[in-house]
Amino acid sequence: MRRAVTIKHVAAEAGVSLQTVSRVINKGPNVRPAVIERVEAAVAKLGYVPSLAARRMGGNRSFLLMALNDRDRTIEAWTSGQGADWVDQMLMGGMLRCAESGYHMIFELIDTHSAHVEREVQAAISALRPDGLILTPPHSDNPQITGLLVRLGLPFARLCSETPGDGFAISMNEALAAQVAVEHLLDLGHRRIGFITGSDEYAVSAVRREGWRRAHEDRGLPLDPALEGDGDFTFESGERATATLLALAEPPTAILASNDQMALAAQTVAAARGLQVPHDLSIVSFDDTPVVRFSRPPMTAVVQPIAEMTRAAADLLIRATANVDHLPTSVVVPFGLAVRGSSAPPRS
Amino acid sequence: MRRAVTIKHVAAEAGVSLQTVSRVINKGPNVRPAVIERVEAAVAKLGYVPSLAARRMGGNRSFLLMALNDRDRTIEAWTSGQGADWVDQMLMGGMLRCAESGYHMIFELIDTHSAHVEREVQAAISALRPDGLILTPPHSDNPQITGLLVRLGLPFARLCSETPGDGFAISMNEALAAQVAVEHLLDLGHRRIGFITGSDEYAVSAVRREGWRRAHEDRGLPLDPALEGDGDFTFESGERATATLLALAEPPTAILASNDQMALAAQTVAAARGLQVPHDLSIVSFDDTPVVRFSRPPMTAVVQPIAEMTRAAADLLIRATANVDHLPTSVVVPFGLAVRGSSAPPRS
DNA sequence: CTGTTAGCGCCTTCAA
DNA sequence: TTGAAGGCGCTAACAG
Repeated sequence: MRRAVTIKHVAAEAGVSLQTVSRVINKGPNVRPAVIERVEAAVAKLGYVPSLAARRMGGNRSFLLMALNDRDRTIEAWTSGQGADWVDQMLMGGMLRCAESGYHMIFELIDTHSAHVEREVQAAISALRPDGLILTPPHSDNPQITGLLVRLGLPFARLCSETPGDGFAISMNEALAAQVAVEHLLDLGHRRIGFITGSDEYAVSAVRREGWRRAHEDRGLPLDPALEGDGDFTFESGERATATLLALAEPPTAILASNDQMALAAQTVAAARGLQVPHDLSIVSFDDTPVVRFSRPPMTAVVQPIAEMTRAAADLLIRATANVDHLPTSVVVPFGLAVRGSSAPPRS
Repeated sequence: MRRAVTIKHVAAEAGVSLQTVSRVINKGPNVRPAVIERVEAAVAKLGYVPSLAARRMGGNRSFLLMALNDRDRTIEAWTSGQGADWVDQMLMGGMLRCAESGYHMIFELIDTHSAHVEREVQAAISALRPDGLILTPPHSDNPQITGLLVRLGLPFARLCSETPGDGFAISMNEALAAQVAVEHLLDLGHRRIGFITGSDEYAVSAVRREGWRRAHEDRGLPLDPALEGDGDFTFESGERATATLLALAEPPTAILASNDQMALAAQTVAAARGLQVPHDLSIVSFDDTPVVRFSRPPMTAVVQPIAEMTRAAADLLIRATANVDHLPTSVVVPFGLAVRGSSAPPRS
């Protein structure tokens, strides 16, 4: 195997010292333009690329960002092949931003429920020494993890977390998104709008419900508590909640579900009862994973900007590592509402 | 930031030398069981995890496997949100296998068409110094890349490549898969089975067509060359090919498409012409990305075992790095045929 | 502005 | 069976 080209070769080629090359590579100050040019020419000629491993040894940066996902949920999503694309979207936002600054992103799966969360995270960090971490739900609000990172002094971003606290909180305005979704239905003429909640384990669940409530309040419309259905993000819970809602004496004419799977469940239950979507029952979902684009009819959905959030997270972490000051402690990324065929005015 | 625990701390804790700890970590020979035990206790107590960066500096292993994907195609898949899950499946197979041996997997996007492929790959390697590479199509058969890796002496695996050559070739039996898909249609009673090819840029395209041909040959059935439609893996090409096939004087009663997108296109075109799937036209697709499970009717599809292939690739690379001998130069992973609602006997 | 020195944490080689 | 010395490629701290 051909020996790799190192900073030494570049130094020799350019006729300068090791350190000068290092300065040029890291855009350090105090190098004459003429020397910079000579070094850069040598770098290009030799095709030199610094070794990340060595950089992390000498200095204190690894140029690595680590994303922590929930083990069970991620594997479940992969195995079931239900078309969720969280990881893809994260990679798209995060990897591309990392590449812009010579960083790399690496994924790790961590078991939230394990008694050893802390040890697991610590092990991953010890092995790779990332410059920053990106936490996804439910890790984002796990004090065991955030506490550890604070103790280690490692910068981190919490995706989809609106709670203030340590690290950067990156989120969309979940409450407003729910509100906008409900307003969309109200504008269509619906007055009884059911809501299927998410699992209590996730902070967003309560926030989304709050948006549903506020949409009614803002317009001075009454809200029947019976229209709140109990879900936990699974398809089955969506089926149960929908069945309960449709069994009401005065059933809803529209349902907002806290995620796509439960919205699909609502669609299935509606179909089973001979209800036509959207005319007998409008459905709006949350997240907009690819699968809802292929349902019949395609689903109106709140678009969760995962790629943008991850990009923002990577951006902040990279800048934090470069000691940029005055960074915001939280970022709110705009959400979208994709209006498709599952929402329409109610039958009059 | 609390200083990280290093091999030195462990050595001190266990009352042995640095080197002995290193031997225990790496399961080296010549250490007394009693000492091993003492060291292991110290490791556990201190929560020591070796730094990958340091390991790669001193020794020669980085415990990193690098997967190279085509930049444009991957970003296109992520952006379009069409529900393909190549990357997820690769991560599932690769990451989990890596984790079993303390390895990590990292993704890189490489532009195949760029004049600088070689430089791009070389840069990624120089930065991360992976112990092995996993190439995905179309990189798998790119001599610029494989040639470079051979020169560098880096082990690599070529996913979905059946061509013998350098590196490990990991594939499913593409020809047999196509043949089995066609036989499924023949068994249903179809006699005019159209085929939509993939892009010539991918070696599998020709191989899949060969399976279609062989299925007929094996049963002594004639094959009308007009039944071969020209595709390039895009939805649009699938539409064109289907339109051409259906315009034949004697149109096919079934179509096998070389990937899911083209199969969906066939379904769309059929619907637009008032043809009912599967009764007027049966459709079978290749790959089985999640989206085809949600089409109406759900698509019968050849299941491409991406996770298994990536797992096999990671497994071979890890073993190769550990100098295990007698490794196979190629691995054929079993494929599947998911029979769903898009295939049925033709109208008699 | 530029060069020199001293590690970073680990593994390889050699000596005990 | 164990330990000590040297170096991997780079950067921080200090000299010049």
